[in-house]
Amino acid sequence: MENSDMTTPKQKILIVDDEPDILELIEYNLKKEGYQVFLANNGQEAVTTAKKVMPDLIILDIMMPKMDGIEACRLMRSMPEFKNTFMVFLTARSEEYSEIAGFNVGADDYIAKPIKPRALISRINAILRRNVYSDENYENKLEIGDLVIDREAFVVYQQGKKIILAKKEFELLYLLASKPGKVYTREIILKNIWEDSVVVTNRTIDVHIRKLREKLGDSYVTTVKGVGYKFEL
Amino acid sequence: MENSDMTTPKQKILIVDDEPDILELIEYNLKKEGYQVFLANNGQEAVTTAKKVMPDLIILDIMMPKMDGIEACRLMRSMPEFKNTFMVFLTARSEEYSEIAGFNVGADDYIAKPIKPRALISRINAILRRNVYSDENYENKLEIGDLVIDREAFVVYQQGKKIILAKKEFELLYLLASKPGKVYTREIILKNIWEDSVVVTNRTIDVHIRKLREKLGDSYVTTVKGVGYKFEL
DNA sequence: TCCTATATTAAGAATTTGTTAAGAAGTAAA
DNA sequence: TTTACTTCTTAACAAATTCTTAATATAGGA
Repeated sequence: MENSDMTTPKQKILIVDDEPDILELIEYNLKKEGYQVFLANNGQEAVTTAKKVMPDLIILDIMMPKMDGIEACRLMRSMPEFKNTFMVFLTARSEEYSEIAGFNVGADDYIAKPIKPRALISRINAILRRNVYSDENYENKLEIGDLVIDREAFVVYQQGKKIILAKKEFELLYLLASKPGKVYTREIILKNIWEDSVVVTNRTIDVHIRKLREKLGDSYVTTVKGVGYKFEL
Repeated sequence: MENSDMTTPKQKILIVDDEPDILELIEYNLKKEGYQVFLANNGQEAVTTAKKVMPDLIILDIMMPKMDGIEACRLMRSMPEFKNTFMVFLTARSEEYSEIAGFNVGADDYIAKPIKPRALISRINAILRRNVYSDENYENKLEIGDLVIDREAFVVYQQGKKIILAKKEFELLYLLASKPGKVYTREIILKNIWEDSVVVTNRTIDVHIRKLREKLGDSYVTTVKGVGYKFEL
């Protein structure tokens, strides 16, 4: 059995399906295998839960109410924090996979229904094993200059020293640092970091930038007056 | 469907219409599709917003107060930074499209009203997919002579040395350099770089030109007396 | 040459951002 | 639930930069 010795932390798997029976079936088998399992009933829940637990792999049913698997996958793929998260689809017909592939949503594999536990497990193991090293090495980490920005741990290291940032500060840094040199306008920053419905003053961004600078020093975030901010070493 | 693999960030779409219902309808559907959506109520707002957010695609209603879609499209097409931006019209009658085409404003497609979400989305996806590579690979950099003008970073390098320009200076340089040799009248320059509502003296442009020359040397911007300025090596 | 367009300069308007502090909102623990 | 604590947002003011204007000098074309 993999994934259960002391040196490797349990890998996290999020299962997303609207049918409780299927959830239970998969959950049972993956837990037996030593994985840490999380559940969601639809695409919306999936996104919410995924953000919280940062799973290593997400198993998504294609057809679901509220937000289907394809939409959810696409949405998460657009978020930098899920860049390295594996996403696997459950499909009723195997042909469907070509459609998914055609959609180019960033799916990594598919599992055909009806689900055969043995096949399911070996498939999952294979996918996650494949990734063990690369995952260890640069999972959700951004390394820039003397910073290591770890999205998973929500923590930043500066010359190896851990720096604790508040959520907004972290997201701001992560956004800017994900494309060093690029100027982000306040408008774009708002779109990325704040919920759509929330309206905040432009000054709010400044204040978060200031706090970032307070914690990290002034040498990372540059102001481009009249335009926005950028990350620059 | 694009806009979701890990290398591509969310693509940005600007919707321009004076009818809130239509804005909302399109916004909802495109957001569901994973696009990042921005809104404007008329052509003027469209231009302002487009400059800020640099959308990948702009959906323009033809009939609008203040500045209609055709004017807005033509204006933006004249601006180098929108060279690769897709522009799509909303038309009430499909025949209208031939008119648009006749106007030769540089529209890439049209979408007929009333809007059918499914058709809308597949059309948009198709247009943007077409562009995925060119857009991704397209460096937002202008290299001319010993200058590198990086619009994304809002920075200019002269023989590898970074030169910091103020916003107006940068935009002026970028405009002129985007079509070396072409003479830009003051009127055109104003249209491109200043907000529509702002009125400034012609002298103001001179001053910005002067500052540009001060920072870069006199060997780039040439005066064409009685006409305007051009970029020339 | 003269007339007009542009160059140059410097001053102050206007805009944008930085900074601070206070209170609101959100969270976690008791 | 209440309490204690952190984070977020706002507002007000300061500081810095950028933009614009106006005044004057200079240059180029009829």
